[in-house]
Amino acid sequence: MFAARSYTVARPLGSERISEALEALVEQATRRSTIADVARAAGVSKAAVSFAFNTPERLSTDTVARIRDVAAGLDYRPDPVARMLAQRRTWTVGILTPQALDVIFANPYFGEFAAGVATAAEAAGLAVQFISPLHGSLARAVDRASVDGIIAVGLGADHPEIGQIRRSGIPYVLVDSTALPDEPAILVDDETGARAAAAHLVGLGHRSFLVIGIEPPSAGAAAEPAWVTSRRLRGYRAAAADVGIAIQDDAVVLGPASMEGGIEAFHKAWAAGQRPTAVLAMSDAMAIGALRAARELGLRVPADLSVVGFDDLDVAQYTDPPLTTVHQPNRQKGEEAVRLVIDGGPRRNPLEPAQHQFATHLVVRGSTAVVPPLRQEVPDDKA
Amino acid sequence: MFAARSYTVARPLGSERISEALEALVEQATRRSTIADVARAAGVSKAAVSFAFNTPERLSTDTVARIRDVAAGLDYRPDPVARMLAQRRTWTVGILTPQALDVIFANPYFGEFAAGVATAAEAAGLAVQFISPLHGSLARAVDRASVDGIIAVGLGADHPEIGQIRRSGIPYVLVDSTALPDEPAILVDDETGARAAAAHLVGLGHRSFLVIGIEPPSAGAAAEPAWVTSRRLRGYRAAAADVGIAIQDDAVVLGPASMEGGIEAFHKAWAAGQRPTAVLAMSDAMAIGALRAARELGLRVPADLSVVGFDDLDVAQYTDPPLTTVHQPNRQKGEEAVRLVIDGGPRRNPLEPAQHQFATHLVVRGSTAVVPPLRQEVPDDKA
DNA sequence: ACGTTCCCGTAAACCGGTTTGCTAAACCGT
DNA sequence: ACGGTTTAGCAAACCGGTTTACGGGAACGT
Repeated sequence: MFAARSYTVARPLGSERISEALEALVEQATRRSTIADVARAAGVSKAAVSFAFNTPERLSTDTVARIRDVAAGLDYRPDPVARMLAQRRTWTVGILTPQALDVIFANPYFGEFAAGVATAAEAAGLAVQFISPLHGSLARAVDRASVDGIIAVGLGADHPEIGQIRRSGIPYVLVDSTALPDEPAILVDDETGARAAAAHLVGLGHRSFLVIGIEPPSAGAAAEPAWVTSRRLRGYRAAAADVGIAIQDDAVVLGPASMEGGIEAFHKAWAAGQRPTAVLAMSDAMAIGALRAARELGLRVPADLSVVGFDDLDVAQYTDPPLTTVHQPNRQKGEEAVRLVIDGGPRRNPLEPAQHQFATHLVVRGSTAVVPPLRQEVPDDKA
Repeated sequence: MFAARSYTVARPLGSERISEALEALVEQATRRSTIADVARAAGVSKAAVSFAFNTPERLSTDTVARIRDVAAGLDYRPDPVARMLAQRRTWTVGILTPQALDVIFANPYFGEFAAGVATAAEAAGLAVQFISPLHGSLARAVDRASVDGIIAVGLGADHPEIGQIRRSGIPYVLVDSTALPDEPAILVDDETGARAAAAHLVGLGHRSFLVIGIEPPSAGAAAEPAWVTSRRLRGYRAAAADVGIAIQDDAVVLGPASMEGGIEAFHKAWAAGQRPTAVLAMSDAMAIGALRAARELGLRVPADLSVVGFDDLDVAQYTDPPLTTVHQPNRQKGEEAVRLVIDGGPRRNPLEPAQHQFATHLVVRGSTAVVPPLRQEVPDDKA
């Protein structure tokens, strides 16, 4: 697959014997210099070279200077892999996701989260690596990954990989998914945020809702009460129940958390006869999709239809109309995850809870308004 | 910083001497098993264990089975770092960017590109690692990175790190930035795309343009003819020149390639007295920002103002109005970059060009229309 | 002059795998 | 029964660093 790291630039012609010799020469000329080369050239031991870079105070200042000079001359650069092996530390934190990387990168929510991780990681001098299913197997990917800590996002408690990670002894933190109650985790108060969103709509007179939820990565988890869709749905239903409304199961439609997912979900619900006055979307991406689908059906937002999202992505300010949504601190979650995983080794202070829950709050923008007068009671077909 | 990978779960109380002994025990119980452990337990050599996993045909089938059983029982998992060192291969490809990771992840263009990289990398069994300035130094980050290949995106030819990468002997490919003409690179035909965009507007009767360009990472590179902004600007100007129009320098405003950048750029230009009938934005993100800024100023798009973007991001379909933009194959660029870097070692076929240029084309959507009648000649102030 | 301490630097073990000879036994044909 | 070829597995070198234990000499105190 990959060619060897050091190689000859030009293929010498001539007899094999000669060419071998030439290659050896070129090889030597082009080979990355090692610590042994530097030691030899500087007339010191390998240890001294190592000290010169890592613990200069253990050596006399002029020896350090000499070694560094020689090293610079040889363009020496310690092999990061060898260093990792020797110190048993990779200086890398991994972001683990059950979805493939291409769907991950297409998701702005994830981008903002990763931005938070990157900020904190950079501050701590850590590199960031993504761990996602390799040839369909997340377990294999975890085995391959050389990281000091794992940030697992959206990994349902049903995933067996959680056990694998636990056993591996690598510090980890779960994001957006509870598992054991004392397990390190980053959460947000989904239920309260969802409730606020629905209560806002109820206050505007809405009584007929469509919920657009996030489908779980593994088919089985949809019914799981800890799954994010279940948590948010509970919040929506609680607010609706306050005015004696029940959100029926056929008013809940699931799809992938993307704009396309939102479009399809809304069209599907519409085709099934749903005529809501308000949409409760569990992600901003899906809400944007719903906005688009509604427009395609000739509905004006917010005059004919109100839409509330979830996440408060950067783009939520730039949609037309600007999106009313539930704010959650996407970047902060990423930063805090790094912090949690960094001292996730021998738990510094066992009294301090390893879980961190962030608050959510509603941000009212332009995509919600009072229920259209004609639609106050009877649903009618207007497109 | 990071705690050692294997650690005792509970801190034993009592005298230090006793606690030490206990820790040693727990340590041993919890330590990840190594190839030596497996070899001992199975009564074979380390080599045999290695063969059992990597070259099973070198061993008898029942020995392989026995070793694998023992390994499974011990929950053995070869240390990826040790394996990397021994094979001198990391099975990782790095995406290098001169900007910090947090700005990178916030940029949807980059997300789509990374998605392409991820797709091809996953197919090849490669992990993806991001390389971005560490404590302000890109050179340091490159040194730290353990990758088999580097995909450098948006790295201007002026960056000294290119030289560093070249010297390191690691295969690499440059994206969106030419350097030496025979150097592996992924490019798009910026000039033709930009020209098509401007020609489209010219055809609609527009004569008064505002160009919103991408500011370079390092201040000095703005004037560089190879910088993406320069390339696209040439295209714009060529189309304008066809009808005898010159785009003056004060009609070109630069900013970061983000929505905020687009908003600021448009407002700045407006405040400076620019009253264009059409905006040529060099990125969709900036175009979306311009859309927003225009709306804030009371301009209707496309009735009062036409806007053309560049990139054809997924979101371009979902803006209001849907964005007319220059399409470039963002994901494909990522996939091709991986392919180029994978056989970037001893160049397989020196005749085959290492550079790959993709075509671009205009996608007309809803954000462009014929020039408003009142504005055909004289610019007037309408907000 | 004689320990004692401190300062520099070295040798060697180690991290956990892979890979290269090499050997001993099994197999083979005659 | 015997040389020649496979086959199965081992020992040891190696990848390129870090880290520990130790030794020699200079400085120091008395």
